[in-house]
Amino acid sequence: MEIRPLRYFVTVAAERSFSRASEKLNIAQPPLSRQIQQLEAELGVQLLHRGRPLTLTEPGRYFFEQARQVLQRTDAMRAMARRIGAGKRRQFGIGFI
Amino acid sequence: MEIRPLRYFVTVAAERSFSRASEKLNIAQPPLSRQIQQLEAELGVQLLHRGRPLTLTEPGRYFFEQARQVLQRTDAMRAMARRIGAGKRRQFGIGFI
DNA sequence: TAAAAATACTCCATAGGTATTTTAT
DNA sequence: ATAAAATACCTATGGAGTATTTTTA
Repeated sequence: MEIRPLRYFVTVAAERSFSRASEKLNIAQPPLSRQIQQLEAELGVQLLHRGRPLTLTEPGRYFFEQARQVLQRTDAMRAMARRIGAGKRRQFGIGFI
Repeated sequence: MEIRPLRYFVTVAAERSFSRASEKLNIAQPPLSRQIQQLEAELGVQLLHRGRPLTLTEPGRYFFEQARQVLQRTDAMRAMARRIGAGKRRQFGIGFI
């Protein structure tokens, strides 16, 4: 399980649409569909009900929340590592947990 | 930034050796070295001092702790999603945060 | 029937392997 | 001098694109 598919899933879930999500993510719709399918296959769990409107399954709702938090955390840790690396480590904790 | 390079870095940091880490990760040493180099390049930060013994830089120490937590979280969310998907959602919270 | 998602391919980027060189103790 | 990491080069897996076909409301 990688971060890219998590970002893809979160975008699809938030947009409630593969095509709109693919535009936001700057990729085509078919590869996006496949990435979500692969994620579901890897988890052995269906994350989305493919009806209209597109809705989240129960594991999908859980996974959505968790994935969002993981994305926030990885963004924050990247920023923080850069900050420390740049020697600007005095403003420790400001804006972070 | 993907999860695989995080797992690689955490293993190198824990083993304090690229070669030992490569064995644990079941990949060859050169690709492992390159993945870490790429991660450092992406972050714009050096994570390891290449001397002997291999040690962590200051951003490396921070990144190590954060990466471990992200790996734990992603492992937990995968397991939990499967559990919910399998309908075993009654033991909610047991063994998790 | 008209949109949105899923297939069926093709292509390319990059993760990984092997052989070798460089570095650091 | 020697063990470990880095570099050079090659291969192959899988992520992404286009064209098209299925869905489903």
